[in-house]
Amino acid sequence: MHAFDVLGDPVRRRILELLIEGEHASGKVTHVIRQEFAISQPAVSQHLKILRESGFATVRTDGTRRIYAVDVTPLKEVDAWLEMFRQFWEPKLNSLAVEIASRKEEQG
Amino acid sequence: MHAFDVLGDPVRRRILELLIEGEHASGKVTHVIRQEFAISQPAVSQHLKILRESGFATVRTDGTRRIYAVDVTPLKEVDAWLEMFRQFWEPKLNSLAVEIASRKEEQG
DNA sequence: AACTTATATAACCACCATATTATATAAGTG
DNA sequence: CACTTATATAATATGGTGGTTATATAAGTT
Repeated sequence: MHAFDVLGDPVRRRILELLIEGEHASGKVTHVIRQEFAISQPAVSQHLKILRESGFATVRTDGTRRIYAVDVTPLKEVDAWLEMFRQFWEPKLNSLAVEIASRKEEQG
Repeated sequence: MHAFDVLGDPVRRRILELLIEGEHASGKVTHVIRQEFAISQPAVSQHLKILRESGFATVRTDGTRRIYAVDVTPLKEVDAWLEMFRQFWEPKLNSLAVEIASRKEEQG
């Protein structure tokens, strides 16, 4: 499933928003989503599965809990696609500013 | 239709890519898309309609032609949503670099 | 006016994404 | 071990997206 298709679903976008706050157990995510979207537990679980399988989220087990965390790798892809269009609204930094920025980066 | 749903379709993404090169008549777009995706003229026309109605493209009439151009407004929305996550991979410019960049901007 | 070209719309259909209910699994608890 | 809790999977139903063919519209051309 293409990254954009994954992001096409509002439930999945919301889950990702929850996960940027930090990792959360499936149950926690399910609780919030069920309140906001009124869907069943399996529905949320299926969305989590899609996020896992498409690389947007990682899981680790903690006892009976499954702890989810965001993985931004596919979001970077999306960002890269947008890059093509960004020229239309983003003022570009000039070379001096870029130079300074990169030196500061090197310094840590 | 939400911006992310619009971008969920590969044909529509490709159309947008064509339109960043500059405006194109419907026929031109249709020709390219039909080659790459093997779908009918009405199918392409329907995608163009979705792009119009969701604000991704604008049209003007030139005789019998409909000339399409990209409108990045909804893409900015998408970009804004991504902003939340960008912190995870993008090194931030420090304040000095930002200051210099903005002064250069003012200068033109 | 008849015909062609460019494009959109209408009507319809098929498939797939996402929901549901029911159930499985796996880890804690008394 | 029986029971509960946390979560995932299976099986199935359904609505909507995106395709098709047929047709309308509107502008050029002869």
